[in-house]
Amino acid sequence: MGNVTLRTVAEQAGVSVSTVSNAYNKPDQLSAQVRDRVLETAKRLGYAGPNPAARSLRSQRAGAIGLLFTEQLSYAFSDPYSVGMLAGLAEVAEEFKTGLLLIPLEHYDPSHPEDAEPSAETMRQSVVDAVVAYCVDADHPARLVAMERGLTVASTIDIDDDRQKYVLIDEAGAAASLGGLLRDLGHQRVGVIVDSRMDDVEPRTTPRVVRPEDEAQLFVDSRIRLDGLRDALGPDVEVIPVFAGHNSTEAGAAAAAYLLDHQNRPTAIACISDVLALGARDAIRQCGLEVGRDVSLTGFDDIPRAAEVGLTTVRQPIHEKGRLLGRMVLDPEFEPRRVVLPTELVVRSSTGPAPH
Amino acid sequence: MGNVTLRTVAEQAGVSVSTVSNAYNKPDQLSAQVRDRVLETAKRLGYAGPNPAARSLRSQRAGAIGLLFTEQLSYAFSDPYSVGMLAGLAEVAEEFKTGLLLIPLEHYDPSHPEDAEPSAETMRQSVVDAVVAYCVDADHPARLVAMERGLTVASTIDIDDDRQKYVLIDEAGAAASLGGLLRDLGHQRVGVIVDSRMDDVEPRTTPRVVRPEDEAQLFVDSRIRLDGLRDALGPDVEVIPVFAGHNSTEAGAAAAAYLLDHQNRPTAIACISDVLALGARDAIRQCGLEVGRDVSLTGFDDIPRAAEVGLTTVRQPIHEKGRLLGRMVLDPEFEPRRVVLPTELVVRSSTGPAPH
DNA sequence: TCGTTCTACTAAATCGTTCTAGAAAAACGA
DNA sequence: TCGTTTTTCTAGAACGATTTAGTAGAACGA
Repeated sequence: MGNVTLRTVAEQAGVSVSTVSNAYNKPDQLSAQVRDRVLETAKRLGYAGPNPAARSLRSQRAGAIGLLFTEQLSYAFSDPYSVGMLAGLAEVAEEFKTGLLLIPLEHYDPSHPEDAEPSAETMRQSVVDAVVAYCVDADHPARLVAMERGLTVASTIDIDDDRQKYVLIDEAGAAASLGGLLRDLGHQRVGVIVDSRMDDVEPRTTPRVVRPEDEAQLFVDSRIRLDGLRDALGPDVEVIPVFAGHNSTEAGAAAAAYLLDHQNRPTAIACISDVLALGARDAIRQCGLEVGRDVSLTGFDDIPRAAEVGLTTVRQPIHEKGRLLGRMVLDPEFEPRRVVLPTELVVRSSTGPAPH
Repeated sequence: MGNVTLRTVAEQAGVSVSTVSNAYNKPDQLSAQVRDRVLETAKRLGYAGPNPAARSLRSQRAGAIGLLFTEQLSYAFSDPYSVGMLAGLAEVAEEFKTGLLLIPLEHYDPSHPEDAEPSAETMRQSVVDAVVAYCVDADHPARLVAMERGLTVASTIDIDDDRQKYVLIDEAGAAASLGGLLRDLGHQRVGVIVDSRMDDVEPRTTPRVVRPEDEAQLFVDSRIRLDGLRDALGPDVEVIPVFAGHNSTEAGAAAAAYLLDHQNRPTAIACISDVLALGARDAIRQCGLEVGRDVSLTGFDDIPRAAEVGLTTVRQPIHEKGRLLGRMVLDPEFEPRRVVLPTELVVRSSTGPAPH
């Protein structure tokens, strides 16, 4: 039981191993008569079809694509934005009858390169044909292993490497439109809330100002967006970046409270994601301040809830992003190696002129 | 390139194949000296580590668990409730350094058993050690294939089969508490909104009353909840079950609008999920009616948004459900084969006494 | 009738590992 | 010194499929 193989079936059915294999994979290569006999024998023996590992080995294809996700896998599901991307990706996977393997990553700190092995371990083990690297740092060991294995890698951040493919959003344009909006509204002091790695400062929910030497601790897309905001706001505007523990409303609220407690309170708070901004919104109201009048607030992504609470944000075609990533690694007809998706500034009630 | 194997490395390093294998898997079986030499040679040749398919074949373990999901994979991400389960499951997978493979299923209609093959195909192909069957029908071919393959199967619905494991919620108790509440409030006509399969009536968003012969078209958990509600409401209460196209706010709204348009409007609407209820809430308000006074409304699951809008519902420990499912298939120390999780009735403002 | 093509099937090589059993060398105990 | 144990490495057999190249016989055309 459980030890039934092609050979067992072949012997019992009185045919060769190849014939049994063909019965499953190339039905037109044998007579209907023999095929029926084979399948019937298989059923009788409780044979569950060709062993997928053996098949993968021999045919050199896995029937699955891998998804490399920022450090903590369960966080993938905590942000509606990531979930939207996943849904798009899953849609394409489904269309191609391909599995979608979520690959958990160990945290990797570039300042300790000797830890590369454990961080890449799961990527080594994964039976996949291609990989989507979602918000994974350029030098993460898992990414490097995927490349070494010769897998197609599609990335959501721009790495200057011809061997990879890219689906990007116009981060610069997005940051510029947000920054421009705040600048034009006359804000002179802008707090920026960014999420940080899990194993950051202890306790993790304690916010604190991001020092220049901390920048390596930022998630790669947070870094890009922060830089973009700084550029757009220009040198005359004071930017106060603050770490939130991670990408959640709770952490966003704590970080905003910290900023509002500042001796010289910022007149606007820009958050690196809508989820953080929703938390910040709660904190601002808790302080008895009015969002959009006393303090302006912006998010990023345009998740459904943003519209409901009137949050100014930047819309990304997230579902489309997931679909394109999937198509890029699965559809041989899909040629572009690099797609940049447009973003759209959505101004709502959470932003207004800077108070004096 | 790409054709570097253990043997290539062994030859170049002047050791046996087994030794190279040990260098990766059993570092204590060889001298540090030789190990370093081997790994260095591997690096030089661009060897990305043992081929996972071959490893899986030989060692008979995949390093991944499969998730069988109701028909449409991308729907897994559209309901915060499913997402919560996924997060819990992913958490455990991560802990065990195991991948999580989302397996897309073809739709299977029990009345056409000859279609079993295609519906089970992806399950045949998947390289996994165990399977979590989330809301998958008892007789779905993919589930049967998983069993045939001798995989551990953990299920979220109760099937009378000793070979499987179960994490259930107390559906009967949950339905009874909701039904009891509505009955005690004096409601005599209750609409029930249930989600239906993708390939149901065309166009899919058109709601319609569920006829007895349609019941096979219902998702398995919808059926259980509907039956539970009927039981709890008792024979004197008229129950009008209505199909929504699928589990989304839009479909919920359409189904509610259909019910309210009914010649003899129900005084209460019970939805099979919070997502549907949120849509129904919109529709009720659109009709100029007040939720909780003119029409009572209940959901199921207690997603975060339910608290925000005052929706009466039943809370399930969904995150815990995911975690238990994971533990059940991954942790050898975990013995229970059957866990029933408690539910809790959460009464909020969306329910009130039946109007006369 | 003979050569050719087509159909239905098979033998054996191969995919790239891990694992078992065992050998050679080194270390050890008395 | 000699037998025993330990350490370090290796040969070769699985693991369970797919694929290539080929064979026997039927069908075909002239």
